[in-house]
Amino acid sequence: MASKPLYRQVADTLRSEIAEGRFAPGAKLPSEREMIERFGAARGTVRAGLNVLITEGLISPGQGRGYQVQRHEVFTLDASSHENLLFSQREDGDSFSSEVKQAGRDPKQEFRVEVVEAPPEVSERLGIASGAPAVLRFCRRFVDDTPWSTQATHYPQWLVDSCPRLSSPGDIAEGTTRYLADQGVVQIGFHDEWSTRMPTPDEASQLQIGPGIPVLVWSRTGYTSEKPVRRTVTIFRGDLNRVTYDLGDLSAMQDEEGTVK
Amino acid sequence: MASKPLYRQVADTLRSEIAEGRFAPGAKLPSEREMIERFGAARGTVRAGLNVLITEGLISPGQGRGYQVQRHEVFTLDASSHENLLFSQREDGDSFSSEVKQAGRDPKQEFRVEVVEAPPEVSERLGIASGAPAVLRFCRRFVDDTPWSTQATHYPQWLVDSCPRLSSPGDIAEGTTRYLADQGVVQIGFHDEWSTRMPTPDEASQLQIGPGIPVLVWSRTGYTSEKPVRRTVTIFRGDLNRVTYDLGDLSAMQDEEGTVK
DNA sequence: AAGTGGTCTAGACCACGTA
DNA sequence: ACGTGGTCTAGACCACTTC
Repeated sequence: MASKPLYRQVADTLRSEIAEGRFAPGAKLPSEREMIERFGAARGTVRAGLNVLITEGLISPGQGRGYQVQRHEVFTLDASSHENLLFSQREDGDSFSSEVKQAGRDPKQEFRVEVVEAPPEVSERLGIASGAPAVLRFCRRFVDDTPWSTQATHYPQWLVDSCPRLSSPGDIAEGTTRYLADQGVVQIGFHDEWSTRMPTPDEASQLQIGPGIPVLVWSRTGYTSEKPVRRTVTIFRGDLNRVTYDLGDLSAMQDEEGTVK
Repeated sequence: MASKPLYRQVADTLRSEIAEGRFAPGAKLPSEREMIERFGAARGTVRAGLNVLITEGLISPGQGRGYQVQRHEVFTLDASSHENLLFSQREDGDSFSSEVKQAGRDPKQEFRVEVVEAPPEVSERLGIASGAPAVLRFCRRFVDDTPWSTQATHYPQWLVDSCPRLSSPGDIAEGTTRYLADQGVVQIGFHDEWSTRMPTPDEASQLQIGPGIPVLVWSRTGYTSEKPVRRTVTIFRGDLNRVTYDLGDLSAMQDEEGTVK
């Protein structure tokens, strides 16, 4: 009989107890010392089992606090209408703030602006020389004081020359997309790329996420009718975010309550 | 001085050596016993450091084989044109096979068909009663014999009545979307949802992924002009896949070589 | 002060892959 | 057969949180 390793039995037992609701989201698990008794295993073995659940994103440890079952309150972003000037929706400031406020939550943002040499991946997308100057607007976003996402947008230098507020430190109240449009730079097309991976140590500390939580990476290139004007890379906490796109004719789509319109 | 824990120093040292290319993708790392000498640490400590890199998706261990630097050959899926009948592109069979072949790789698929009670999440999307019968077409996909994604599509019973091949076991050669269209069920709108998370143990074994690799979850609801007709949930290996959407007018977009069209 | 997880050691034996 | 990682033990001391 190929019996499972002890540490896996520990993980499997706890995982199913969590799934059954024996330990609710936010609840505390028994301490390691208690589990040592319960499973008759050494501390290292119990910790190996707990580690499996940590890397699955199911629990999070806290020194002196014990292990807690992770809670997930997912925020949904509609990427197909996000920032879309074509539909001339009324927005209160930038897209992030207005969408978060509309969900009844509290948005916060930290800004930083630098002039940098465009990294290769950016310069290629923006059609400028590698190492050419670009303005980087970086921003870290919070929802209800929880770190939510980071966003880094590169603008080519030629654009900054005609839209100088891009290089001013601090927020652009009406939103950069709106500001650019007011300057005659209207974005009418987007190319989006999505991928997922585990965070780098730097991202993990910026977003305050521990092991077991992946990030969603969103790269959007914005185009006017003539050329690309910006490259935005947004990194989301994977456990708190979901994205939607609507394609084609959705007149037959149900509303949120599941009833047909 | 808050000096970092030893196991973190091990992880950080190896991570930067990998980033510098000192260990190329696919290359073997020194053995644990060698690292014990190099770092002057106990085996458990070295293993803790290696574990960090495993959960970051950077290396993968193999009993008897040693540790290898992960290789990533990313496949890009264009979700905004995927399955889109409106543009009447010519497809050789189903969308997956044709796209993989077009990339010069070798697609394989395993099929399974069942009649099930629709789970709540599906019945809500399809506008049918919870627990109502539905046909589940499940499929596991491979690229060059590497497990790539799993896909589960639910069709409501009323649709199967008029399109009986949906419940036949095995592949539908021309692709189910095409088959449905030929039967007069033309999908003209999609609602897509994307999220990421760590795989369940079941998903991890289906996709042959170890710790440190997240999955991308894609849920697509397909609509005719009248109502929803299917709900497809696709689960991708996060390390091998990337998704793109094109929105609006992209006539100004560069081609792949970075030159303007 | 007491209890929690965090780090670390020094062993042991097993299971797998390669040669 | 040998070297690799996989599992497991039984301790020790530290750092943090809670009371």
